[in-house]
Amino acid sequence: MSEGVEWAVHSCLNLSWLPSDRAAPTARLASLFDLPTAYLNKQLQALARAGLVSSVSGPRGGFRLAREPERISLLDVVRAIEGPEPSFRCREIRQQGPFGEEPDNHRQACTIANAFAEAELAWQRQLRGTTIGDLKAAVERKVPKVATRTRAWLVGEAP
Amino acid sequence: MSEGVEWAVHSCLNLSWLPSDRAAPTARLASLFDLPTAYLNKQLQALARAGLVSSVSGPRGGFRLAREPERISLLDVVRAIEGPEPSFRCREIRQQGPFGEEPDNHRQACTIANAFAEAELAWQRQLRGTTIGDLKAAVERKVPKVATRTRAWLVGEAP
DNA sequence: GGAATATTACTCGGATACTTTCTGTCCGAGTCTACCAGG
DNA sequence: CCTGGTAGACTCGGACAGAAAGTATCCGAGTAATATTCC
Repeated sequence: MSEGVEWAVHSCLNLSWLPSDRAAPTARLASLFDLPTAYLNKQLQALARAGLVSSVSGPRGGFRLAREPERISLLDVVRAIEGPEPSFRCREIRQQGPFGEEPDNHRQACTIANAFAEAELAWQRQLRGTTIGDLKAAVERKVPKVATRTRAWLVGEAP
Repeated sequence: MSEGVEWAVHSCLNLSWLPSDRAAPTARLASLFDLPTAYLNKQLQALARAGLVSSVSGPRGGFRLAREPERISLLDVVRAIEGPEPSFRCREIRQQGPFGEEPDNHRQACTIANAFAEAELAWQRQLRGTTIGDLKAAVERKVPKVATRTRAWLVGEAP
């Protein structure tokens, strides 16, 4: 899985601490973890295309969450960055070669593909069940200052 | 996930139909699905390094399963090809930036990494629970001729 | 003083290089088979 | 006919290119705030 996913999840989490009437520019979000600004911007664009965040141009512009943190799952973020393709894609190689034309192969679903699809579903189920809101609550429990600290940094009250 | 995984699983399945006193050369296995021989050989080498198949050189050589199909899980095959790294790797970016030095970040485990690790475990559990033996039984039920047909092709009785 | 306007600075967005991984190919080292010669 | 040796061919194994995806960067279009000018 690409590194952009990690950045995207962290950024969504940071945006969840932003006052709802403000937007945070990419540079601010990037500075929180010393990430390359332009490349993080690319990931945020992907989130915007997927409708998870909304973007606003110009001064005082930037990104904000497009809906409540409780309604953004980790699966949403992963698919926004990585695309909708499953990790295992069946190329139907069984339809090639000397026995490829046999009708059995077309009627029945590929057993191997089924097994991997099942695993993929288990993985998706887990990611769908965890939201940015869940992470927000968990992190605030572990590190209480993080909410105010991050908000202050993003709105520009800290240097 | 790389395409080699699909080839490797199919090849393990084909090898499970091979008489236990024989070995199948890469060229035979590749011809079953019109795969590039040399590249499939590369994947089989990876399986050999992982101890899933054993290789024998020279005439009448090739590959055979190193243990019973029931004791080779899909997770074994995936890890042999893709390596042991999890799909999501936490780079600990939270330890960088203005708040990176805060001791909170080091004591507590990364919440985001935890969530992805949980999903990865669900995925692994599913793959560990499915073996080449399971696939063999399922395919034989769907397409009874496949066992004798594949065996005949691999031992070279068919052209 | 207030309002309309022009300027300026800031932000996103897509187009453009560079790096790593994946895909595909080639040739050499080792080994087993089969043939051949000699007893 | 049997035994030993030799040549041959077959197979794996790792080293070597090409293609695709991921990573990183830059500059232009658009926008909102600000400063300026005029009434």
